[in-house]
Order: sequence, then structure tokens, then C-alpha cells
Amino acid sequence: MNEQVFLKKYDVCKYPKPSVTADISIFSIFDEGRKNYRKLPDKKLKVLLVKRGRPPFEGMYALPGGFLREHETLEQTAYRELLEETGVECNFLEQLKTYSTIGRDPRGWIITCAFMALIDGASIQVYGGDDATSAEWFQISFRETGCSENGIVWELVLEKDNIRLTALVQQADDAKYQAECPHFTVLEQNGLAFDHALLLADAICSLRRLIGRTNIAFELLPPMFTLSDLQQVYETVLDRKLLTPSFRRKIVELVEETDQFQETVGHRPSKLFMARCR
Amino acid sequence: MNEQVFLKKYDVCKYPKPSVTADISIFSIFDEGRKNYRKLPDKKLKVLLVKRGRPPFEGMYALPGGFLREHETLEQTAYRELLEETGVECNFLEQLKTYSTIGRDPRGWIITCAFMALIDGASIQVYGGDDATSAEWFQISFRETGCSENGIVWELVLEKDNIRLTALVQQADDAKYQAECPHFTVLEQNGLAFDHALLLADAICSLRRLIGRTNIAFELLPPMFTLSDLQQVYETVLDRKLLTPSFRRKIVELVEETDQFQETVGHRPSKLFMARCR
DNA sequence: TTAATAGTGTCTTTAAGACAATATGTT
DNA sequence: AACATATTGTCTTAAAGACACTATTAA
Repeated sequence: MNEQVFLKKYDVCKYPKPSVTADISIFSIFDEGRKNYRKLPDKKLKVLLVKRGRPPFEGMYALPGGFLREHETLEQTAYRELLEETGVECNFLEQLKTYSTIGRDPRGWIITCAFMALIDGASIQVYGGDDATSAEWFQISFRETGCSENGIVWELVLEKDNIRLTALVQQADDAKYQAECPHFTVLEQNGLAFDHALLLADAICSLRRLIGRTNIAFELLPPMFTLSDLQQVYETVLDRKLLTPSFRRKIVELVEETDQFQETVGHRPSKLFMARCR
Repeated sequence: MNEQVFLKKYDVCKYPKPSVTADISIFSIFDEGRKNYRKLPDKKLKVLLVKRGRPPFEGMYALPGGFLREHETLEQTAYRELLEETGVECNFLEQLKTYSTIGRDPRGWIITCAFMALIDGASIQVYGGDDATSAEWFQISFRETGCSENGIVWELVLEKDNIRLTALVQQADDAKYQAECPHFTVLEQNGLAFDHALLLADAICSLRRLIGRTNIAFELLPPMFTLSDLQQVYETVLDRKLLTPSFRRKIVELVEETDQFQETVGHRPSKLFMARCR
């Protein structure tokens, strides 16, 4: 029996198969209102969540996502679902991890491949006016809050106007140093659908790790930006202050100077930079 | 319609679904014969491959792996398939990435989740005698060989006795700094089944990256080891020499001294250490 | 002029690279 | 004694942390 004959007779359908979805944690950074004309606006890290209009978890919030279709890759699924569900066309999409825990989806046997997407906040606000979708940007807080006997506990808080979604996750003590990001288990979750608190906690960790080791910060900014903007992006993602001279020494090799400057700020205008392509 | 009623009526089978597999790159480090009683044996990084006994790719070599079954996670699939196909029970298994490129498997619509596993080479050789399986440890070489107009080209060579499997992969030039590991495309592959040259190239990159940032090196050694062994493991994985004083300064906080020493080596015996649990 | 941020200089501290020196078993 | 590796010391070089200082604009 040669290869061609074999393949003709091969029935890939004889075993039960899971459904496969892609879920996307899409992050962006927005300027929040400035206090006076001199001050720089604060930046906030946000994630786009969709209010579920049907069971299961009707009325709760979930990451955008959907089913893998024939003749498309998981990356294409992620891109398509993000566009369909939220109207966002992103140009940075990175696969993170596939979740296959038993019972993770009450609808049945469904595994999901998690993605991280990034988009420039300024480009979003332009199209943000139409309410065609129920997608909303939630401000993120994700911090260690203490230490249980089984490991460090982190609190995830997502806020949008009066809506407040929360989760408590625990960092596995064993294997603490075997993976680059901690392995979390969810202790509590309020207002978030499925296992999406876990997906989001993992995604935030990946974002914090990757921003220090790669170029992805530029995906969160418009093509031209100031070094202060760039530093604020790092600080907002990492949730801590950085020292400016040290930050600049490191970042200078990743950016290209332009001859343009900021205008009409209430202080010394900052030079504009671009990401260096190399 | 409440949630329970909805779920009872929900038919997860109405859309076509892919088959899902897990494939495992299992690495180990073996001592190769020493030249004389004084010299330390060389260490070699190896990967366990299985000769395919049926189409497609009959007679070629593939990563061990198999289909995800109902009521198991991908991690369980990986563990089970590794045990069934090769007899190896590993205690380090880490998910890497899910591959869903169209046409990646000639049998049909099959996506695969790639894993990396590590095991102590010394523990293997004990059981290595039985030829119950067709699994073989191949020595790995994975190096940059040049630069095409589209990016850096790497050569993967896998050797076991007279068998030599090779592949050429190209590192994507764009997005070079957006991911922690380069994105490869396969240019050529000889003797390797499916897209496993790609999976393996990615896995080797992940191994090289992770060994410098985590504790996983200890998984490649027995519970007690010398610091020279440990350094050799790093050097073998990274394919370059390290400076001993610098290496020791960094590693000392990850290990715990014992009061035992090597014996019957033709030179000053080395103190034995254990991984520090913290 | 003032408030606020932009941008640079430099000293200190820490880590990494490089190489040399000493230590200690087995044959 | 000689070999080969084990282990430590220290000088050099590079990077990161910390803080202070000067520069520049709109109101």
C-alpha cells in the first residue's frame, strides 16, 4: 500500500475530536484626562472584553474569540474573530498557550488557543464612537496581594465606569523557576466568563515579560512618539517607575530620531522618535 | 431560556472540527566515551525520534506524539504518548506552541500542540537496552550557516550511527525582535516527517532560551551533580563555552552544597551539589 | 517668571569578562 | 611526580542605579 492509496483510505474522522477556539487578550494603552494644561496625561493599560449576549455566562464578560474554521490557521481565527467581534484590526498577534483543562467550557469538549494582541490606543479612539459592538476597554490592575501557604496570591481587577470584574489567582510554588511566567490557578472570579481570568492573568504576565525582551512596546504607540511616551508605556505595563537616564541608555538603540517635535505642550517640547527597523 | 436548558440543547458537534495531537521534543544529555581515564567525557545533546512504521512518511523519523483523547488534557496526551511510544516517563513537560498551518499533515485537518520534555540522560541508559520500541536518540547540531536575502539560515543536523537527518530553516527577518525566539520557515528537510523539522527548530530555540532564564538545567542531570557537570550541560545546550568563574557566580544561588565528593576520577574530585528548592 | 517636563552628566554600585593562581585526587 | 580538573582571587570592562543639573516651552 503506497502513501497515496493510504491517504485516500485514511479516515481522520473516526476518533472523537474537540472543538477548538482562539481567544484574544488585546491590550492597549490610553491617555486618561490630564489635570491641567502643563501636566502629562496618565496612561492606563486596558484590555478589550465582550459582554456575553447568550448562555453560558450570559451577561458576564469574556475575551473576544471564536471557533477555528476549516482552511484557516489559529492565527487567522484570532485575527478574524477580533475583527468580527470588536471591529479591531490588529497588526500584532502572538500565540501564547493552549488550554485544554477538562470542564473548562460548560458547552462541552472545547480547547482554546490563547493569543495576545496589541494596538495603539490613539488609533482606537477614532473609531471608538460607534456602539456597534458590546466590546469595552477595561482598565487593568494585576498585583501581588499576599502569600498563602501554597504560594503568592495575585489580584486581578478590571474596571470600566461602574463595572468592576475581579479575580484572585495563586502562583504555583513548585515549578516556580521552571517556567518564565508563573503557573496560576484561579481561586475566585467575579464577572468573568469561562477560564478567562486565568487566560488574562497569563497574558498580562507574558506582556510584562515580553516588553522587556522584545520590541513590542512600539505596537502600543503611534508611528511617531516621544521617549517620555515610550517610557510611560513601559512603566504602565510593568506597573512601576523606571529611572529615565537608565531607560534612555537602553532604548536609544531601538529608536530612530526624527527632526520633529511635539507642539503646544505647556513645557519644553519633546523630540519625536520612530521605531528603528533593522 | 436559562443556562442549564441552553447547555442541554447545545450541540457542540454541528461544526466541523480538527483532529488535535500533541508532539514532544524530548531532550537529554549523554556522556560520550572518554578519551582516557583522566579526561572528562564529552556531553552531547540528543532528541528522541521515532521511526514511522506506516504511511504517511513511512520509514522517516518523527517526534513522538499522538491524538488528544476525550477526558484528557494536552499535557496528559503528551505524557501518555511519550510513555507509550518510547517508554520514557518524564517529569518535566512544558507546552511550547500550537501549529495549525493548512496542509501540515497529509492525513487531513490536524493541528498539533508542541511540547518540550527533559530527562536525565543517566537514568535513560539503564532502560535503553530493550529494543521494544523503534525510538532512537539522535545527536543534535543546530547552527547558523549563513544569511540569505530573506534572513539568517540555520542548519539542523540529527545523527545516530549512520543515520543523518537534516533540515535548513530560515529565520524571518521581519518581527525579528518582536518574539523571544525567531520565527522559522523550513527551506529543506531530509528524513524528517511532517513539519517536525520546524517543531524541533523551535523547540531547540526554546530550550536555549529557557536554560538561561529558569531552573530547567537540573532536569537534565541526576539529583546530585558537580558544578562542572552543570556547566557542561549549559555549554552543550548553548553550543558555546562559558567562563567558569562567571558561571559559578551566577549558579551558586540555585544550588545547595552537599558533603559528598566524586570518586575515582583521575584528578581532583569535585564536590557534589543538589538543586536548591525554594 | 513659573510650572512642568525634556534631556544630559556623572558618580556609585553591581554584574560580567578575562585570566591567573592555587588545590587535590589518581595513576 | 605529573596530569587533568576543581576552585578561588582579582583585575578589567560594561551595565545599571541614583541623583543632580541644565534646557525649553506655553501661559
